[in-house]
Amino acid sequence: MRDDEPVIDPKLLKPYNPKDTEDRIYKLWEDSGFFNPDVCIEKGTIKEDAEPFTLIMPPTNANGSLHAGHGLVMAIEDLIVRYKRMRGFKTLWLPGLDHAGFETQVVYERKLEKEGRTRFGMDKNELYKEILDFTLHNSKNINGQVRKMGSSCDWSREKFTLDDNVVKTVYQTFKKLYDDELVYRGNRIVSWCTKHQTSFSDLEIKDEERVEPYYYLKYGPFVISTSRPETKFGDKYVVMHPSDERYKEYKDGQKIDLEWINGPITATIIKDESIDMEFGTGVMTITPWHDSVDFEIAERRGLEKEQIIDENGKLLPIAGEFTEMNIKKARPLIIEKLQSKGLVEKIDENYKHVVRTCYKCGTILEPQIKNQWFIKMKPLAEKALEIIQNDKIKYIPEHYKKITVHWLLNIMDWNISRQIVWGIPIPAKICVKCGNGMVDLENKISKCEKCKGEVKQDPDTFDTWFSSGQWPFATLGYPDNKDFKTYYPTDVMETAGEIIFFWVSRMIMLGLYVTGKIPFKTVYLHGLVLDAKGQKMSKSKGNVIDPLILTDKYGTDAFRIGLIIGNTPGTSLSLSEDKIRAYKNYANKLWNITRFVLSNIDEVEYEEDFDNYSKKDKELLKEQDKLIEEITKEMDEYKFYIVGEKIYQYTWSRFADVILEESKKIFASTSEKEIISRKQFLLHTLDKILKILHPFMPFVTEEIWQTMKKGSSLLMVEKWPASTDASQGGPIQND
RNA sequence: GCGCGAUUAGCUCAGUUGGUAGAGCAACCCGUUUACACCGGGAAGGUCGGGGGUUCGAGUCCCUCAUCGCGCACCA
Repeated sequence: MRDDEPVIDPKLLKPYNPKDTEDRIYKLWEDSGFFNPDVCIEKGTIKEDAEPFTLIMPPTNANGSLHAGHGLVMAIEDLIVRYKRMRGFKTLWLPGLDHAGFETQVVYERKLEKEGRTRFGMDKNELYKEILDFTLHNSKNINGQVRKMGSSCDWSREKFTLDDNVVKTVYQTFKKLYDDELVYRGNRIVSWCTKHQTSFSDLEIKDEERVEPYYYLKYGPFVISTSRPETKFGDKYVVMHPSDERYKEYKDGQKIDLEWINGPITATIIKDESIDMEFGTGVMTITPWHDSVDFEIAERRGLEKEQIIDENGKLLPIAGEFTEMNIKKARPLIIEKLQSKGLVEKIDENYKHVVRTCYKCGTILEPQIKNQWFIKMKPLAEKALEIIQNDKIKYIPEHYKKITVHWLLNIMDWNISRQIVWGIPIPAKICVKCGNGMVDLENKISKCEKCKGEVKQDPDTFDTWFSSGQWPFATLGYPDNKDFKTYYPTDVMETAGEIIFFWVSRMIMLGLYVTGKIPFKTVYLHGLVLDAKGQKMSKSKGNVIDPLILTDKYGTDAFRIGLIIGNTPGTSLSLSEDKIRAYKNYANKLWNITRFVLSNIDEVEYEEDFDNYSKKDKELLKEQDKLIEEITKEMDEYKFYIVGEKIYQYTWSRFADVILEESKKIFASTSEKEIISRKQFLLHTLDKILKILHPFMPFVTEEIWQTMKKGSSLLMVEKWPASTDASQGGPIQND
């Protein structure tokens, strides 16, 4: 070895090995404390008066392990956060866990089922404790996997939806809604899952198209049609349009006697304008307890409502001989009986219609009248609409704005009561006598405020989205916490487009309602991660890609940038192993570029002297500055897929294939000026590439940085490159 | 029924305000020249879903149709 031969770290002589690197680098970051903006200020990497940048992580459901969708969240959000941190913002990325009420309970019930147990009949407290243990155990696992992805979130601020202070905020919001008469307890039609024994909001429903027989039945002088004869036992109102000429001989309120399923009944004629004369015979009977349209008519007209089907999907005594029978079993038998009585006009065997099913188990949801808590959404939605229509919140991609507006304009009241154990208990008392509900945060109410009757604790829990809908301000300690004052409103809400209504829109409404401010300025929505064939991943199809297998095989960096490049917001992404492999090669390419640059340079630290650059290198620098300028602009516009491609192109096709090759010739020449200039340029460029690439591929870039700088600084808190002739290093120059 | 997307090279997708079609992967040919074979060089590959319109000029704007995907509302 000659004296002037540079000493290359022997590590660089072998291909880049993520396995030897990632855990060590993550520990280096975590130990540095720089994930916490307070530490950044303390150690001087960020100015105290720097502009804050806040991103609240969608709280991970603590009921399983990391899937490809989480991988995408981490890749995108960590990219955003690392970029902002390097731009000099006081950057907070707050991680969290969601107890995920019903979702988790379903997962846990499956586990119980496998063990031959069931939640029904279990002691409530016992069940709660078991699910809590399960959740806490999973959360450790999940957090380990979030770390594996390289996430630079502030663990010291981690929140759980069941933390005392979060629950306190949720309770106060509930009370405020109650005091403002925006939450009410009332008997309303809800969608009831007979398997899970709980009601849902209008969102937890999956519509399924089915072909089923459709029955035309003789109801006295009328013919009515139905796909659900088993609900018809109690039908004693027959409704038609007041101006329907066919039925003008009948008067509103008129009683008629007729033979029905279980014998003679007296029916009442109702004339109502909500009836569509064009549909069928223009006559229908109503079942207010099990149909929302019928319920609405009955409410409006003050008609009686009678329950026909119980909570288990079995017929009640009104069904006579069919009592206790499961509706599925009862239907053909009822039709048989009707046929024998000559009451079936005809049957259409190929009737196509949509049934509402439980989005988890596919069980047909039974509309039932239930006394539950509902939030009046119209007033909340109106405020949100005003904000959204005035573009106070930026949607990426834009068309989600339209989708949100459309939903808000047609919003329904939100049922927030769930009949499950796993969740935040509703702090309310229910009157045993009159059913009145009273919010009671201090547990002081002992008699009904309306009828002085006895009260009991509401046994229900909140819809999990009611608590997560308050996540941005609940996590930051609304209203008095310093973090709330510094970091709210947050900057970006990055999450799956799928939960635009469930979560994003409700956060906007509740955020505006509680804090009076928008909860975030930008909504960035990503699509689904599909398999290589473009199929949705599902356990039953067996095409689920485990992100940890891919990171293990190709490295986290390769996985991350593979999720970014070729992925535009809002559209789904096909994930193929070929693609990830290609970026593994890219990480190695960068590694070898470093080896070439360092092995040709005698001094690792050069004073940058652009004036003495050769003419050629000045041109190259100009080209590079232009690229940096473009890239920075695109980063600010959240066009990461473009930046990823550009930096990939530049490093590989431009820097490696052309500039490095050309450098070999220059280094063999005799012009000292050109040699020095080129060496400076190579080092300058490597520095810029590492910085730009860091948010995309944090591990390999940091590892190279550590090798070059011999551990004297951390790339994650270096400044984002500005072009050499323009200052654009961020909102605040921190030097 | 209403709404929102998508349709560009074999595959996955870019294509900013209309100005000669791009990338990655795969496939093909050549090449072991000490940064890298987890590589290099080269060539090939598209009437931008169909039709119509606006324009000097359309992948891009307008209309229409088709196919696929996704929401919302559903009707007794």
